[in-house]
Amino acid sequence: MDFTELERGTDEIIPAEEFRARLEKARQEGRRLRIKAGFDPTAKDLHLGHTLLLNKLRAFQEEGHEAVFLIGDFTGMIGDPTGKNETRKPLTREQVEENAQTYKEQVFKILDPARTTIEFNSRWLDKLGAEGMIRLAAQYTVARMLERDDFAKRYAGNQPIAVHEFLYPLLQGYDSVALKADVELGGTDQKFNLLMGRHLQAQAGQRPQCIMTVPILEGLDGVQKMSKSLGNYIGVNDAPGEMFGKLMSVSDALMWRYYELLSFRPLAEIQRLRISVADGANPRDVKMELGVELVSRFHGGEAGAAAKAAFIAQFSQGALPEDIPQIRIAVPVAGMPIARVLKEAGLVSSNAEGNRMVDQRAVRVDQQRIEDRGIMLAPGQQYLLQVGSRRYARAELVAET
RNA sequence: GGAGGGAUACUCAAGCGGCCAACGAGGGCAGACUGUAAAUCUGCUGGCUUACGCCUACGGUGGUUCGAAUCCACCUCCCUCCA
Repeated sequence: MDFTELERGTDEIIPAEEFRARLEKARQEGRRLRIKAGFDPTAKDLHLGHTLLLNKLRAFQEEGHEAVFLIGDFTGMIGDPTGKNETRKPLTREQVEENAQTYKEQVFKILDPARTTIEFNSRWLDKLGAEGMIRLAAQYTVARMLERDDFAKRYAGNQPIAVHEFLYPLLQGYDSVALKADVELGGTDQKFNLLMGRHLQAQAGQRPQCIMTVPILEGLDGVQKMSKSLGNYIGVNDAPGEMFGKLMSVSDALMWRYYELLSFRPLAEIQRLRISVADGANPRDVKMELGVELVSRFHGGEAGAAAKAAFIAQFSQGALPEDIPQIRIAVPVAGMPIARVLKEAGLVSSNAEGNRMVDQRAVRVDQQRIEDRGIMLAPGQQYLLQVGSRRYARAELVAET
């Protein structure tokens, strides 16, 4: 049996031999394995970082297995404070439902609905109760809990660790027991929790799941993990032009990382691209290829090529973008200062910022650079507004009544 | 429960009675150069005002003072040591 597709791009498989043996056996017996992956119901919009895991789940589905898409609604409603400094707001039942709905819409861009089971961990955790919780907590020690990397760091660095944070790994592990999972997928940062599942399953007399970790995808900055809150993400719902543009803005080094982890191209082909760049090909063109592939994946066949054409037209040839937002602004008959117009148009967040942009020679009206913040725009006309090279709007100024 | 230390803008971090909308670094934004790359250089980085100026901001609430991020009291939260 060939494992290359299933194992491609993974960080670790524990234990590797057992993983293979288990898959082999399932195939011989014609049995589906349950492949579990958990998701936090707080994040509404999926980004490319999430797709690493989803692609992997999809690969298991292709092999005939069952993907269990687990939504951690119970933990979400309590509010997991893990993640250093910010305490998350607890979610209501309604919000969780709503987020789950959004998840479904996006997730099936990748997963096969026919082989996906959606679960909520409140189904069993609600019933656990205080007694069950205590019994669960008895199955692990504080010392071992402190082995977890982020706990260890925070403990050593005098950062607070709330007691309930110790419960999260236990609850996640218990999910595996409740689901009788055969394999659990997660990011490398989840390793501790995934191993907890093995431990608790063994305690419960189950065969421990195999675990597979995928790398954490770096965001656009190339340093921190991709996340919506850091603003360094590419969302699966990003518009084609936006998605393409974001990909073009990543550094050359990061481009190769994205090729490795996000592209479906054979590794040999990626290697050939590397060689061509080393031989003098412009990395920009290679980056465009990646943009075409990913935009097409999420927006359909022609979208990638179209995004590329639009990008070249706008940024290489200086054409105006096609989808400039059109707005109407009511202004006094005497006119409105430029900064205020930019603010009303949503191109800057305050008048002060608008003035700063003018001072920095970043503002253009009808393609003419504005140098003077005292400029007034009169009503009765349409203006093409531009801030920097990316923010555009067409504003129709109408006289206030 | 006791003793001590701490909370400053997106982050880290100075300031320790007026010169503080608050040094510096990182990040971010913009300009030059480019390939919306990297590196580099420059500027900006609370809001309202054409402007003079005004308002809000240094964990919270009160107070002292002509004047407080800076002093005092109480409160909240965090850390360390002891129990």
